[in-house]
Amino acid sequence: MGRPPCCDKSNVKKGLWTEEEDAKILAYVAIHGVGNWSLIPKKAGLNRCGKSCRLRWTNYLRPDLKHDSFSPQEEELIIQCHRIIGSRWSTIARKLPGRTDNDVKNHWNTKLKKKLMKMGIDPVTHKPVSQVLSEFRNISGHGNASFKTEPSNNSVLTQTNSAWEMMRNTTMSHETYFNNSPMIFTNPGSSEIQTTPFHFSNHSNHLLNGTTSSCSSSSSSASITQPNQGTQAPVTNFCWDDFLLSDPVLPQSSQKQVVGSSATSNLTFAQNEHHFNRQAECSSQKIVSDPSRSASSFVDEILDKDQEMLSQFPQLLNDFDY
DNA sequence: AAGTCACTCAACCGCAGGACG
DNA sequence: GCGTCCTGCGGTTGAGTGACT
Repeated sequence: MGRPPCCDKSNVKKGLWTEEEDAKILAYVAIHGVGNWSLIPKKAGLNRCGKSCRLRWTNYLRPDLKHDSFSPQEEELIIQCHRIIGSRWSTIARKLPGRTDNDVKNHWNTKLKKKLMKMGIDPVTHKPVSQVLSEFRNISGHGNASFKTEPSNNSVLTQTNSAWEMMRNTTMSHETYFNNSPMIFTNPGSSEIQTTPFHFSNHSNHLLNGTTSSCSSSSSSASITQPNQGTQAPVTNFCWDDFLLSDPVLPQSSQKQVVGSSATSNLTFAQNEHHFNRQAECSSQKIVSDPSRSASSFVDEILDKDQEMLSQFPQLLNDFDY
């Protein structure tokens, strides 16, 4: 006994929508409003599945939708949100006026994921790929240098999925946390979107390590519940800096710099991308040009590169010109 | 010019959950 | 409590298109 199909699929049209079909939906909704999509195709004179009509409306025809490309601010916000709640696209889309879950999902899959990977950041965990590999080795008991993995980003992602999912399932309700967070602000009468600052910090590190952010030096008041403290997480005045403060990935000196510099806290995704690209270029040149390197393994190369980046991070932060 | 490849994005699919009788 | 219907969601697919050879 399965669920009966929502409509007779053999008799409904599929594929791209025509202008006439769009016009029919628009005309119907303008008069009757939305509701009971299973009846709308018949009433609007469309040979389409109700589900398809709803999708067309919500993803394309809705008058409040934006059809232009994503702004850097929107991209930053998507990355921030994804780091906290993962692929809950509808929740993320609600933070972006005029964007649908489908838009956000597509943009993530086609652009943002690649950008992060290009910068050496695992788009699943939002950690440096080298750290993900290192943690995986610890988790899987392959703590020695003889551990080998395929030199592919996909393999890294696959290997870290289980840890990531476990982490998400055993910690606070990210969505509750997320939905209480004032992350996006739109100026009245302006289409300009403001977002909270973006950092390459790792919220997930708190969760993986089971440590709580100790933000006594910070004026913000976000509270993160430890996994062993239950799942209640009343959160107010969310601030991304709180994640950065105790980020074990960053050198402490870098973190202090960030705390002490409001300018640094305005680091944007685009700026980060630029610097990560520069770092990657410099690192790769060094690796290639250094004949003393034995290139023992792909993993070692990445770990070395990451160490290089970390050691240079304070300088990196100072490089930003605001 | 033609063929191939990579990318984008609209649309589809199946599942889950809520509402309701 | 159970079954049905509807809606929402996330993953996936494939047509269209541009870049490249």
